[in-house]
Amino acid sequence: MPELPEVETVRRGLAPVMEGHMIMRADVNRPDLRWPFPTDMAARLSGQRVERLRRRSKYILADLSGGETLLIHLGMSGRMTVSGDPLGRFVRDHPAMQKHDHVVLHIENGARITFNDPRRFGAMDLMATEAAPSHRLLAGLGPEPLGNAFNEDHLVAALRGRMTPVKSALLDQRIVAGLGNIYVCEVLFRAGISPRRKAGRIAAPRVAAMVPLIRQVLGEAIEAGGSSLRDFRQADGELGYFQHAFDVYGREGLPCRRDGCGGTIARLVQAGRSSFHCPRCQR
DNA sequence: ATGGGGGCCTGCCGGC
DNA sequence: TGCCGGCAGGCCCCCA
Repeated sequence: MPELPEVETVRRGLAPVMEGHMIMRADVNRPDLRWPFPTDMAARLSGQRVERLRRRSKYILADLSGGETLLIHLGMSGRMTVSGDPLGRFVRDHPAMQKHDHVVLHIENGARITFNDPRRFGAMDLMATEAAPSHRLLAGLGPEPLGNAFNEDHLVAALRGRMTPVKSALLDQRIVAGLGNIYVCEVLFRAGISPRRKAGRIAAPRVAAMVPLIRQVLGEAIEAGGSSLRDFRQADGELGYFQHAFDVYGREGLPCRRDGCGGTIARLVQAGRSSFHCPRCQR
């Protein structure tokens, strides 16, 4: 579910109620999500002040005052929602416990942060802050698409010689970290490149042209508060609205939006994932 | 090494 | 109304 824009949206929503504030208590309602929680997670979170809330790819990282970092991944269906903070920004009072509320953080300012994840593909872990870059889930990640290390030279080099379809290559988090199925579909549409095209067989200028388009799509999606299909909510419970701006995702059978194209959006399955595209103007 | 497919889970939606 | 198949934003792991 949540790709980079959704995770960044959640991070921005959580930051004002978490940064600089202490976690008084953590309720951990089950032993695991995708993997077992770290040993004594509730105790290791309790009494810690959140120094900084960061994002790396689709992961949220909370640096704690005691020298550990909490890693959070939302998987496909994870939500982190805030209730009852004293700033008055969040109108929702503390709701009754919902099904799949797996972890609840009680913040010293009165806010409550609830991690709800029906499918339990999400994850949480704790590590020494200085060891975070080498954590097994973070170590292999490619550059941040909105950062300086992600540029034309990098993408051209990363795709060179690759026989995998460009769709799969852009989903490969080692090449660029944070894109998921929706935004890859949207990027390829804007680039006019077929999702089937072999990554290493695209001329370098066309590969280079994807770099600003990737930044553009992600930037617009963050501005819109992410995309809400079924599960995603911002930290304050509000919906994102970038889904209304999709050119191809979920638009099978509908007309292509490119001026003068006249094509019809089609869906194909690659590596088990839907690739929405316009067969007419994506080559 | 690289690419493809299965599997992990629950929920929802459409068709019959 | 009810059941069933298909599908879902991620990503690890195994196999060829």
